[in-house]
Amino acid sequence: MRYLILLRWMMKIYKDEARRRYLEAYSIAHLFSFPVEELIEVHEYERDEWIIQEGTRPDFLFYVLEGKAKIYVTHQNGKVSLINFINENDYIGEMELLNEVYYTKGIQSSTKTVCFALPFYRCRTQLLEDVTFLRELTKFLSGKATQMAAKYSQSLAFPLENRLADFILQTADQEIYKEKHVTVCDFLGVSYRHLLHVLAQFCSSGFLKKEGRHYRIVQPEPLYELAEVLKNR
Amino acid sequence: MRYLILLRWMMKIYKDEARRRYLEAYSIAHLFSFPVEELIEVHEYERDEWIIQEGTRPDFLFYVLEGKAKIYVTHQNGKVSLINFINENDYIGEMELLNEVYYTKGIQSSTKTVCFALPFYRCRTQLLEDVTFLRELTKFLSGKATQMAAKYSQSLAFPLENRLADFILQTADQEIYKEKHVTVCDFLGVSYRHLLHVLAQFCSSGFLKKEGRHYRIVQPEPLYELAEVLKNR
DNA sequence: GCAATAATATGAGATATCTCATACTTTTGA
DNA sequence: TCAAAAGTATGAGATATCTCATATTATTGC
Repeated sequence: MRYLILLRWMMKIYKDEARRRYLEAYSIAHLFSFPVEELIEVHEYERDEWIIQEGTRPDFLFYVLEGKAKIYVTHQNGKVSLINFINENDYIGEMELLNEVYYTKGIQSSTKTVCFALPFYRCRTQLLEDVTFLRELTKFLSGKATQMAAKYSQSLAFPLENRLADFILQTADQEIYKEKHVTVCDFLGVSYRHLLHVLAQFCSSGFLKKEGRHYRIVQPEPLYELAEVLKNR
Repeated sequence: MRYLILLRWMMKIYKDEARRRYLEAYSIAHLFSFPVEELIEVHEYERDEWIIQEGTRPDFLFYVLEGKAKIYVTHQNGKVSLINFINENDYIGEMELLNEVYYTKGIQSSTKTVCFALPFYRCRTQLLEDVTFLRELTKFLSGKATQMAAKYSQSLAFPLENRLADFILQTADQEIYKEKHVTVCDFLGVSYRHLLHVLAQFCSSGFLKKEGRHYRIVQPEPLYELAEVLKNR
């Protein structure tokens, strides 16, 4: 069981040239049919900083330019679930834009993260009337809903062995798998103990080889087979 | 493990007066900013009929007027997951409208079901440019994504005991719980054997009383407590 | 109305996963 | 630089859940 610790406020807002540089480098004009540039703030969050605190409504719609983040929810029994990862070109805060009543999940950056931030109070109405924006957001949300439905049904239908094989193949850098165990536990929803147990199994089956704190993928084929059964068709 | 059986084609399309009657009774003009009435077909599906067959792209966007349905997906290991229930005022086929590539889930009516059906080939482009429609759909999808995320994280964080208590309270008719066990297994993602085991526990704890094929809720309070821990804050 | 099918029911043994205790190592903050 | 915190590691026992076998009862199609 893990507890989420709140860090102090370190977010930076880029001004002037720094801001201008980002607006030029990442034009998102094509995502809107009205001029948003003047409303945009550019925010930078450090690694492990909370972009949104769980249970606290954000004041901005974010669009991630650089970096990665994680969506967390804390359950009443103290268990923490890592619901999903957020990557470049993802939205943050869209749920709160759309829904008056919504339990806000915590969002924590896992690398330095730079986002465009659109203040709700200045453009909520306009956003909700903007075809281009809504069409983009609709696609984004349909992807999320599909992804969550897949994760849900897979988590119930398959043991960790299969889901972990898939996760290893998806996150490995070349032949090296080196995700933090504690993060993976929260994401796959299993105990630390059990995760290590299945990793040890993979090693003794010769699929992986432990090298210090990393794992080398020695035999990808059996891992692919284990992961393959998750896919539909 | 259950297998989905395909039934023969029994769908009815309402014409003339029958059609007109539905168009009048259920105006959905407010969901679109262009005139859709002339494009609308009114479809009726019998109980247990497949509205969409798994793996087969539909030709319509549906909007459910009367009835209920279930979304199923079949995994490679033969397990079947009941991903969600569909109710009145829900959309069907919106994933296929938005995404060129998408694995279509099976949708089966669980009661007689009447829907409006908008043929993709006649209005896809218009729909994707319609603010009113997109805003509605965005809210619908954000709700779905949130709901699936909640189900996912709950399924990993809590044993059946808690999730079943919640399900019983949500589906009970007055004090009587009478869902089909086989459906509930698919929905909560547990084996038939285990479901009966936990139900028997509830009975021996005096929360439920078995009456023939139904269960009477004798003590709602402890069930509420079990269900309560699923909720955030 | 009957045969086939689906749903309910229960036992027994297997296994996937969790909890707790404890120890060691690495990273981090002041 | 050093103490605290976070991450890694492993054992042992508990429990949540699954599989399989088998029997009974209800529903359905023809």
